[in-house]
Amino acid sequence: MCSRTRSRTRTGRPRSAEAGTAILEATRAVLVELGWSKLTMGDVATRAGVAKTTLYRRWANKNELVVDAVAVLFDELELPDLGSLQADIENVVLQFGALLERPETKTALMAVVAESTRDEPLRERIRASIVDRQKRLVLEGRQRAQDRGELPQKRDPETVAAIDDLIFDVVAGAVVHRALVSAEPVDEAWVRRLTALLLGGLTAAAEQ
Amino acid sequence: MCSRTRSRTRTGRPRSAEAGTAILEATRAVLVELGWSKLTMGDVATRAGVAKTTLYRRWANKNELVVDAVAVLFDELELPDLGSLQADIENVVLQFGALLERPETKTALMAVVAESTRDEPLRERIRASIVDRQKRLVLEGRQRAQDRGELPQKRDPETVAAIDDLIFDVVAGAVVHRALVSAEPVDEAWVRRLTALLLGGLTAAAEQ
DNA sequence: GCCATTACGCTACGACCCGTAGCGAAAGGC
DNA sequence: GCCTTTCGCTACGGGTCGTAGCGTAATGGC
Repeated sequence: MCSRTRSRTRTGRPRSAEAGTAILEATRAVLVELGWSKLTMGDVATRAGVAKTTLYRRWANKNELVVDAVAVLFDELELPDLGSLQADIENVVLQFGALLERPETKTALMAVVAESTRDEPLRERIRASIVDRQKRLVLEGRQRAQDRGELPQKRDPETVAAIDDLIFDVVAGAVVHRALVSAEPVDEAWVRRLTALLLGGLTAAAEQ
Repeated sequence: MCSRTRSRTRTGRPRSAEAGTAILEATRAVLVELGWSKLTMGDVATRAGVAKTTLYRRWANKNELVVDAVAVLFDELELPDLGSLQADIENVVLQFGALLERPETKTALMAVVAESTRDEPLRERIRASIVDRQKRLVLEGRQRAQDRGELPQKRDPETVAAIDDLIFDVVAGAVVHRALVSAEPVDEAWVRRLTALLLGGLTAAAEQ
């Protein structure tokens, strides 16, 4: 229980920040070169210029290391206000598609999600460092659209949350499925169709 | 090139069909008990009551074995004509959700898809034995709805194909994302919302 | 019935990776 | 200067992989 949850007892030699970034960078490099299944801890350590034991002092296993290595890439996702819900959606979906077409995310994301079905701490780590960041974009985009008057002001907070959940699963799921299962490009033509479908469904549901 | 593509030269001792089914059954059992990452070829062989070498005579690696073991579960998916597009969609999505909530598919499906990003033969195997069967349901459902007059008869075959692709990615992706990433149940309430969104989007796009 | 052919079970093996232990040295706080 | 923690390094037992080699079993062709 001597955890560093609150930066307890900062005594002793501090961890090298350079080593940490070098490890994460090396992890992404190995993911690109060898993919998820052939990535080994020893290989990452060698490329990062650190000892293998250093990896195990910071990450319990390969899964958590890879989650952290990939998570920072999701910080790139932004949601600039482009003036309309349609433009906002198309923009962020294109970003997400480009992210998923990078080899390191392509090979790693599904693998760690698959592992997380039998590893609750890993699921929580993924949720906190990847999923929630994406979901926040959905909430922001919906709020903006409501403020613009593009979407009706729903009263029932439960319904609003359920719709937010649905939109998130539909958008993120569709992009992931397109990129990884169908293995087709997430290009402008496809994004436009997806957005049209989504907007049509949202406005139709609103009139109902 | 002495392949068995066309049941060439049927000489020698034939492969035991019982062994094949026992292996696939044992594979699913191990998936349920231990999950994807802890599944080992030796373990599967022991539980199937066959020698490990027999596994390697039939499957090149763990990935292809697991794909075949899980693929048969997708044969259960059916698309009975329930009279309306809405009912058809809700029914098949519920089936798909139930399938994805089974522990063997939950832990295996994403894992093999992740592997397939760096293994073209594996991707082809997944496409042929899993993805195409799902996609056929989309095509059938859309055709039925057109015949009923619920959807307009589009002229442009390219547009039709593009919409079919989109629907497939949206539906399958949303369900997978809901079940595996969000880790929330694919229950009737959620399915109804998804279907409403989809139908709204399709009809709105048709009027446009 | 005999032979060629193929699949089977079994054992053994080298190669690889995992995750940990133990060491002396280095780098901070007090 | 002492204490604490991290560092790099080496070594190790345990496990899995995928293959080779063997003798045996089961089928079709003749």
